[in-house]
Amino acid sequence: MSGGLRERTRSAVRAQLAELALELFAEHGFDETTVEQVARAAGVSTRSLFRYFPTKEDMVLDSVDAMGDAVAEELRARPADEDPWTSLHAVLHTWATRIAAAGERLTRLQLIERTPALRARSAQRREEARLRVAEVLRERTGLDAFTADLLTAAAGAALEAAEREWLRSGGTTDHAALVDRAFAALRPTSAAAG
Amino acid sequence: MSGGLRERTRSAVRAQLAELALELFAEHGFDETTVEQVARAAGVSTRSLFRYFPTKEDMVLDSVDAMGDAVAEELRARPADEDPWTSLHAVLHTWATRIAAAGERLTRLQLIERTPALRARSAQRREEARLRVAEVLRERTGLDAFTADLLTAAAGAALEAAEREWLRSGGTTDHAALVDRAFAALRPTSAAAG
DNA sequence: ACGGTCCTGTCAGTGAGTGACATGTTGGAC
DNA sequence: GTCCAACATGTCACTCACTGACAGGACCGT
Repeated sequence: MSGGLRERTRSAVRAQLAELALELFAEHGFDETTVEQVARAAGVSTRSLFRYFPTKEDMVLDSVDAMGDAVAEELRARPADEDPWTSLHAVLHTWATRIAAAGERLTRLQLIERTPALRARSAQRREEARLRVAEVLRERTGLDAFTADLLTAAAGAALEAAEREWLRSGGTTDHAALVDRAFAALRPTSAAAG
Repeated sequence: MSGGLRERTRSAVRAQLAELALELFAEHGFDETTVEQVARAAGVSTRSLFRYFPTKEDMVLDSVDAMGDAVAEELRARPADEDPWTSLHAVLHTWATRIAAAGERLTRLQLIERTPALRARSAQRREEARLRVAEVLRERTGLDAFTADLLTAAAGAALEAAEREWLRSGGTTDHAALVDRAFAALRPTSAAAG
């Protein structure tokens, strides 16, 4: 898939480091675990750890912003004449379905939820992702900046509300169904086209 | 209004420190200005500065989360039979009107916008405020947790989209009118009551 | 005038993150 | 298989945000 061997090794190592870090953080708490402890446990220097992750938070949040690009790509592939809200709903619905399958996600989301620093960084990443999505939406539909911004922000709110409800249930409810409910409730009126 | 002399002095000093910090940050950039530089400029030790503000970011964001409690209070005062979206709209509309008057707000918002660390912290504060508002909404209307959460998140998205558009215009447009447009576009359908 | 409280500065320390340099390791062209 | 340039890693020294402990001084209320 992606080019050289070195690059593949690198991302494999990165994934292992992230997994180890997540375990330690989940067990002892994010703030209570120092980067040095993670480094020792992984058998590398802290300096090396910081060559894989720009910040301590990113050891947990790597996967979160992969979403951004994926969503933007899939949005680009939606039929050109579909209304924006339906497009956003469709893309986030399939995304919710897909990630509900990944088991470790619950641990990660719970850790993020109870750690202010992680919540802050996570929100920041999502905001950046949202801007990229808004840009795609604008290209695809010719909406003005305000409306594209508003719709993506509302879609983000719907997704996050669904996610929080899912967390409240301990991961037992149907994530995608919650996304559907949220999107149905917020569907913009025709005023949005103005 | 608030009790002792000491307390009043303290908050006056705090306000002055915040103002000075904002000036320095606006001129030289947030990340490029060290806490020690702010302290020197103010003629205090860094230790004292940190006794007034828990973090460097809070020197800028103090005012932001005063909003949370204000909004919660005003929401509590809305007529009991009003529909939730209208209540949220009304409260945030008046709030937008009020703050548009405060001049320094533009500088502050621009600084926040171009500084990732401030955006992150700001989002975190708003999220905490939103949770308090959602709780009030739930008490007042008997909505389930999911719906209250969704509505406040959507209201937050509307407010923020309006704010960003206002910033894009350099503060020249009517902030409250933008809030109106955003709230009108997102007004939930009756499905939200389910 | 005075006693206790509050404010402040100083000092020492932790922990995240960065730049520079030197030493290995190795993928891949030949 | 050889060899080199690119890459990964470790070490060292540093900056900066932030914190706890302690001590001296200012000042409100009596």
